[in-house]
Amino acid sequence: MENNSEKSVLGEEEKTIKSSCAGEENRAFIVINKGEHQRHVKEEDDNTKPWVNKKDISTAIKEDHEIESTKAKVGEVKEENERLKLLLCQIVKEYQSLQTRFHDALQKEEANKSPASGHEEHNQLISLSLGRCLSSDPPKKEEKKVSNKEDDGKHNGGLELGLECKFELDGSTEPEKNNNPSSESSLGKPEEEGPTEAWPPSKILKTMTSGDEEDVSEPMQLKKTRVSVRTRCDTPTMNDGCQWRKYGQKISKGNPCPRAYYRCTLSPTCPVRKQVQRCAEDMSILITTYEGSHNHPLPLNATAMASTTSAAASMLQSQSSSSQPGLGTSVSAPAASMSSSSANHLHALNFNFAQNSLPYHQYNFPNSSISTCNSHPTITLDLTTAPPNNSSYFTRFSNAPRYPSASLNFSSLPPPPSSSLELLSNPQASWKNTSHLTFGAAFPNHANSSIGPILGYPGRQSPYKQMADQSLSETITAATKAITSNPSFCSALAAALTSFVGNGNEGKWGEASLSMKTAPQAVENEVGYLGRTSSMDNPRQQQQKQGSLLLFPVSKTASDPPADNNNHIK
DNA sequence: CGTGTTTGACCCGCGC
DNA sequence: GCGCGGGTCAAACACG
Repeated sequence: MENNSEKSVLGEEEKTIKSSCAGEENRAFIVINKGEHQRHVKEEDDNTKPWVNKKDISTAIKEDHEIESTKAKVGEVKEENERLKLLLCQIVKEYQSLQTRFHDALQKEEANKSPASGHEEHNQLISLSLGRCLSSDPPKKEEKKVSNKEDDGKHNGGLELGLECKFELDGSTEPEKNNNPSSESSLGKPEEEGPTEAWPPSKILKTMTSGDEEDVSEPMQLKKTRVSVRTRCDTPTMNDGCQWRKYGQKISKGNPCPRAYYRCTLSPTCPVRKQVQRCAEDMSILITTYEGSHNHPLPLNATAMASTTSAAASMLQSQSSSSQPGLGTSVSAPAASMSSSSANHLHALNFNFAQNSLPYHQYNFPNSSISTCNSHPTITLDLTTAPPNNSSYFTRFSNAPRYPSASLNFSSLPPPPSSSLELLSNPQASWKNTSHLTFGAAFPNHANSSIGPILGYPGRQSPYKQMADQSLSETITAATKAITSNPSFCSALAAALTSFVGNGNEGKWGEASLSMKTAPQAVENEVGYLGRTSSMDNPRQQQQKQGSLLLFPVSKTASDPPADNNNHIK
């Protein structure tokens, strides 16, 4: 009987373990105890009467021996249970380890394929930033591509998925661009990395005159990425250099402050929108959400924000493409705080993509975040608080084990004579010649500069300058190691590039000089944006170290260009 | 009069 | 199918 009972107990234990995952080992243990308890009860029932009636001591002793032996067996069963638990844990660990290795192998495979494709890969990245669709694949196809990116390999690289746009990085005279102003590279807006834009309302799209406008055949595609910027600003809107026309206002749920809807009026067909809303918790915080990509040249003072949002969005896009949405992908962007008066001055924005050697990267994003939970993947750049530690500008991503980690550093840097928008990427051993990659937005932001009034605030030294300077040295140091093959960076770079280069053929932005060594072969592309404004008075800025990427787009005038008379899309 | 803003109505997607 | 909420339209209005 005992043997049978034990067998049944063990069988039950085995069954339980088999049917359960880690964490349920205790269940088997409980079953064993239960079985033992029942067995003892049965034994008592069988032996109690004779033991009480005859009062046979020897029998009692015998029972004691049996109890002892039973206890010993119980102990053995317990030990066996423990062994099985350990075995189960080991199996689970091995499984997880194998799973991790599998994912790493896939990632490495992709990484190896990327450089192999060379320039082709570059084009893909660039095309991502464009967000234009020359070949209209059905939306479902695209989604499928994305989901199967790892399996499909480079040919259907995920980078190509959302973009559908062909853009030659070195093709400054690209026919499409020449023929189609609207095909100009998207400027700094989030959607570039996304699939064809679903942003323009169908009505607007229908009214678009040029046939080569954005492909409207894919309205069901993934919704555009949004870039939300939180700044402390006393004015109704944050002056980002663009010309906006308010077209609506709504009271949104959960926030007593109305949300204002603006449309870019620099171009009649510009699909860019922005939403402005005060933070419910802190009325001094202005939340500006950008959506869409500019299809026209941007004024100088608008490029910073545009490029920032573009890079951030590209980052987000690459993030989302490399990790499953909804996993809580987060990106942090420690930002230097901005006073209410300086909040409107985007002196400089740093994107620091720091490669992390750790297999798993955890990013601390106290100030910014990426949200993919809703239909609109949104990256939030918080420019309202100072970074907790200047030395920790390179933070880590969480849930981003596959790609080199990156951190977005959006800080207010007021380096005179011109601020710069820097895109700094990770150290990569093969990128030997590039010491510094800088996107100079050429902000003439000295006090009383001509840009100041445009921005709505007199330019003045940021109270965080010292802090920014300190971080700047670190940033530059990191930038020295900076260039990387990180797809995230490439996307961000592409986005920023297109924001500067895309409209160069218009001849409105003056000359430009882009010296770029983006590959181990030190490929150099020359595109020029050399300004005529005071911000470019310092020629030394154009003579940065070799390997620097300098883009100094300069508007004809230091002021915001007047809005086009045909602003109204109507 | 031209331009930009306001605001109610409308459309559309989404969740139940 | 219905209600809700976000987003947009467009007529009316304000302003220089």
